[in-house]
Amino acid sequence: MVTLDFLSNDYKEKKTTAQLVEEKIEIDIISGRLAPGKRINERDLCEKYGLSRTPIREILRRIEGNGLVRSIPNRGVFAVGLSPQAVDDLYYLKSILEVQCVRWAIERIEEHQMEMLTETFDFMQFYTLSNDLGKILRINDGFDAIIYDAAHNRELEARLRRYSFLLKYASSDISYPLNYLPTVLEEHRAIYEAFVAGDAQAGAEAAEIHLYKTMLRRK
Amino acid sequence: MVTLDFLSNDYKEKKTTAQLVEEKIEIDIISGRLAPGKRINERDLCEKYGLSRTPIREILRRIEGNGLVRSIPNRGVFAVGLSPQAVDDLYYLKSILEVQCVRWAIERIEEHQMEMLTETFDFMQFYTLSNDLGKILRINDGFDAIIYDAAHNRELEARLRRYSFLLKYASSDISYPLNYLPTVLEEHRAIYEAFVAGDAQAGAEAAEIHLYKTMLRRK
DNA sequence: AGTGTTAAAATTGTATACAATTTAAACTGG
DNA sequence: CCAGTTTAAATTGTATACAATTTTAACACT
Repeated sequence: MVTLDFLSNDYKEKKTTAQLVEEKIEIDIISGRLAPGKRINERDLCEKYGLSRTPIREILRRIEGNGLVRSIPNRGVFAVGLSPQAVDDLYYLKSILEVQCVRWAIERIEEHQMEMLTETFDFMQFYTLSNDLGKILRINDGFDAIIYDAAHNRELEARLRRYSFLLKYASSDISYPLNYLPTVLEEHRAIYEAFVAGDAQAGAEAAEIHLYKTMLRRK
Repeated sequence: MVTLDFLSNDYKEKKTTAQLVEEKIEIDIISGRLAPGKRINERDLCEKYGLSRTPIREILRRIEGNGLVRSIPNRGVFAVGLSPQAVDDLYYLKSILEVQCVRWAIERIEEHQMEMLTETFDFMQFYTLSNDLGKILRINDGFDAIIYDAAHNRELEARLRRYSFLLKYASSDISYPLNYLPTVLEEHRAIYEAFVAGDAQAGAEAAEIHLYKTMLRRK
């Protein structure tokens, strides 16, 4: 038995207030509440979050490093935002990376990671019947997280996490409506069985199919 | 005739002092002069670059967003740096992305971009005979830049640019010693001809071969 | 009324001051 | 001499003040 802490209902990463504000601003940008191309006023953010300009500016710099705002010297920072085209770009890029990720993960997965994957897939099967959507989404994320980790490429993992975050708030529609759950489970099963068989090529193909079908459901 | 401004000898992007300092600090981290895991003292950086803590901290936040430092609240920022493993990770990831990039670029390249590519490849042939290494490296970068652009995926382009930058300063050895130049030219020719033929699959394979051979030369 | 110029207001960039926290040093008792 | 505690120094986090620049508004002139 391994620990799968992401399964617990009150699982939350601990964050500082600065990180919290950062995430809020990012989500405002991604979701379009801060319109793309619009100048972001520092004073407004200060008032909104009860901080002075210094920490707000530092947060904006970090967001700039993450690419969601662009700063022009002496003129301010501007929301970059995600156009429909940019969202598609992200989606296709993430797909490419995930296929490669599965390939590498099957080649490199460690024993304890394989145990976690098995256990997670068992949970997935069980909860698919339960219709507890929140839990299922969390399990699916956990399934992905294990695969991201098992690929043993920290940068790849970082990108996939980032793109998951961006797409989560960029696309308004739910990825997995309840009636699709059994289908999604079967797609995951194909991936999981490739892990069991140690067949990287089969895994990559199964991942490609899963992502393609997810894209169709997304539209 | 199209403008290929990256060919000129004094081609430099205009940067503010803050961006310049940022790049210097990043290069210090990548090249290992700021040891991975070591705490970075703000005051030292202030003295070194003649700035007060406020702009230095903003620069560090942007670098944090870019992933080269990690910040722990109340304890400081720590250089993340690139271990040999991390460099390999980046290299493999970049290769995957470049292959995909070539594939998309061949499918989506626009007429004026194709003109630029042709012109750049002609220059490449010409200067390979000249042994002007500086110019050749710039032309090769330009060749890549056109392909990055032609793929029409801004995030993909951003990642490839970033990884090129990181690997440029992370690997101590020169990628293209003079005696390899004719070989490299032929590898580029295969890619270029796939563009001419509009054969995405052939382009992807040619890119894969090129990257594989580059890797061998790198070791 | 429209255009170009000048002055005022607003906004960003930087430096400094102080509070909060951590790290290093000094000290005490065994 | 060493472990644990207390105190001092150093470092980070935040707020504020002022300089530099840009944006907006007012104004004069044709």
